[in-house]
Amino acid sequence: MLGCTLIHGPAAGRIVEVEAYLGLSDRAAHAFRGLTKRTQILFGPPGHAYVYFIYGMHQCLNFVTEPEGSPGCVLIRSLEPLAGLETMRARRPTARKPGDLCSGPGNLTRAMDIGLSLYGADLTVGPITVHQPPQPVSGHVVVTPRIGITYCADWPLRFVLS
DNA sequence: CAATAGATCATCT
DNA sequence: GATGATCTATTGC
Repeated sequence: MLGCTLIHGPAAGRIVEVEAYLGLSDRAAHAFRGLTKRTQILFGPPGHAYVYFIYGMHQCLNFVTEPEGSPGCVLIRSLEPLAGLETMRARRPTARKPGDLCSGPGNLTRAMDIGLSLYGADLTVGPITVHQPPQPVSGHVVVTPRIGITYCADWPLRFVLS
């Protein structure tokens, strides 16, 4: 997962920070409350995008990771911009350096132009796609507690590529 | 530089 | 009607 390349149109980035949400056993996960209109995609087959709107102004991108019936997902928290830097800058006037373009769940969705219209998109087909790195990442993964949530915040489910 | 408040709406109770 | 997997600008040292 970490190190994978995310591509949407002219913009692309390397996934360097993610958080896992375990579904039914994880009180912090949206799927914890069961199947609803918003979480239904989480209960489907893996490899699909789960996009949700939060705080009235931000959207977050997740990948469904668990088999059908098991609502696990991974929140993409941060990317390292690889392509389409100009496009990203145009979308994010407040970012001062490249590292700021895609740092944070809400920021990367704006830089990559990912919105609710991509809810349920198949990541193997597009318009957003994910590609494995040439060689697996190793030795640079840091595990930390999760961020920004109310319950189970101290579960070590945040993974950062250094 | 650290801490805090405000923006703003889809979804759930 | 309340809440939230956030970001930014502003205020206070």
